[in-house]
Parts: sequence; structure tokens; C-alpha cells
Amino acid sequence: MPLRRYERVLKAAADPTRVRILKILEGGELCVCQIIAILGLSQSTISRHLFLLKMSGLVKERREGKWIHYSLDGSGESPYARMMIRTLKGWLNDDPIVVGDGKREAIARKIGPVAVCDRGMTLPARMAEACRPPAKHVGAN
Amino acid sequence: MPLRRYERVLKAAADPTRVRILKILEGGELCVCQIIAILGLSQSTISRHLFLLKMSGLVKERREGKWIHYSLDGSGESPYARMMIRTLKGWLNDDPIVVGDGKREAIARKIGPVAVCDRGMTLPARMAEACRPPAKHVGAN
DNA sequence: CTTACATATCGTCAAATGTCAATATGAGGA
DNA sequence: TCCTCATATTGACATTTGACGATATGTAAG
Repeated sequence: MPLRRYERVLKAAADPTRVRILKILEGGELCVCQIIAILGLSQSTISRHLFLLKMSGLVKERREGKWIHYSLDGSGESPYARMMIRTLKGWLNDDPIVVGDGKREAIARKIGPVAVCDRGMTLPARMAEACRPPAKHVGAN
Repeated sequence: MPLRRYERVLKAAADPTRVRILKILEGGELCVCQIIAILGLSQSTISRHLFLLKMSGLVKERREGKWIHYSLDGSGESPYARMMIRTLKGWLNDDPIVVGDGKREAIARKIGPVAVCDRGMTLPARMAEACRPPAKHVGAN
């Protein structure tokens, strides 16, 4: 039933936190701990969002030892995920929240997953203070 | 704030009832009473959905005396609504619910808004019985 | 087979969402 | 003006959703 599939993809892409995840994944795969550090939300919250994104076919996972790396997918048979991923690349690039995430994404990529996990899934304060930590609930912005 | 605008459009388009409205509007404008008759939901429910669709820029309204006609919009400055409307035209066309709506849509267009309203916002039983009335909550299907 | 650690799942709570019945609004006609 | 009728708005209620802390799972290392 296509409507169900459509609904899952659209609902997955409609949530602000999940779009933020999709946007930072545009730069390539990231491990869960990096995503947690970038968005500043709890580990269980991020895990749940990743699950929903995976169910909709928007992202895929890759195990590497203890770490799990997520990346954009859109290779499934449903056209919805593919279209959303492609379209999103041209959207929201000047949104302040997305820009802030991008800065923290750069830091997380530079220091790598291991360093992020060692730090308890946070980014170095001095490097990250330039870009304010994200609001707990995006809706508040 | 683009993320807000994006969220409003995506959330509007993600709801099954609202997609159904968008799909039947692809055939041209319809008055509220026709939409009520086609979807088989309460008048207040339809009115609320139309409001959300209007706020997101996906539909626009046109008064004509007592009647208000809704049609697809997507002419606003935000690219989100425009893209969604264009993309949706190629999607869900073989979904059973959308197909059923299409049959009732044809009936509603044939007999016109006045006849639909006179009948208390329902379609002629004999003509409509071929296509089962829609489930109250789409999710049940 | 333990320990340590990255991630997933569960339980709970508050907020948002969808639906309906009832009521309000507002335009046309008597 | 008053009535009728198409649509909008409100209030109540159930369901869904997103957040978190606590706990479970599973892999790597010792």
C-alpha cells in the first residue's frame, strides 16, 4: 500500500530533528556518537530518530566493530525516499540551525568518532563554543 | 526561518487525509461540500485540514457567493509547496484509497456543488456504492 | 567469561495531532 | 430585518509523537 510508504517517508522527513540529521549526513556517513554530539540530544532520542529514518528508507547503517555508521540511503524501491534526499540537498542550506549544525559537523568529522566517544559524546568546548549548542527542542527557536 | 516553513509544508503533506485532499484537487478546484462528500469525514474535520493546507501554501481559496472553492496553490515564495504539488502529481495514482477517492471525485464533479450541498454533503448512494465509502480513519486500512 | 563501551529498547511523561459534535460566523434571499 | 445555509471555530477526547532516564543488547578486549 503506497500511501503507507509515502506517509512514512514524509513523516520521517517532516520532523525538524530528523531533517537536521539528514542534512548533516549529506556530508557523508557519521557514527551515532557523532550525531549525538552534533545535535546535543540524548542518546536514546537520536537512536529512535535513526530507527525511524531507517524504516522509511532515508538512511542505512553500516557496522564497523563497536561503531555503527549511518548514511543517506534512498536506494530502496520506493521513489519517495530517493526524491526527498535529492530535493533536501538544495533546501535549508541557509537556515541558521542547519548552518550551526554544519559547523559542529565539521568539528565532529575532524576529530573523528573515537575522540567524540571518548569525550562522552560531546565536542571540545573551545571549538564548539563558536557555534551555540542547539536548542533542546527545535520548536523553541 | 526556513526550517519552520519547510516543516509546515512537509507536515501538511504528510497527513493521509490531507494528501487525499491534494490528490482530488489535482483535477481542479472543488467546493468544501464536495470535498466532504468525497472523503466522508465530518465538516469540521475537513475545514481544519483545509486550513492547515492553506497555511502551508499548498492550497488557496476562492469565494463565490456562499460557496468557497479550494484549489492547489504552490504559487507562494516558498519552493516547498511548489515542489510538493508538482511531485505529488506523479505519486500515489495507483493507491487504492486514492483511486476510490478519484471515482467519488468524478461523481461530485459531475453533479456539481449545488447538488452535493442539497443532498447534505453526500453523494447519490447508487452512484457511490460502486466505490466503497472511505474508512473513517485512513490509518485503519 | 567477564568487563567496558557503543548503541538499542523500554517506560513514562508532556505536548501535539486528528476527529467529532456543537456552536459561531457571514453571505444571500425572503 | 430575519432565515437559511455553507463554512469556520471551539471544546472534548483519544491517539500519536518526541523527549528523557534507565535498562538491555551485543561486540571487543582482556
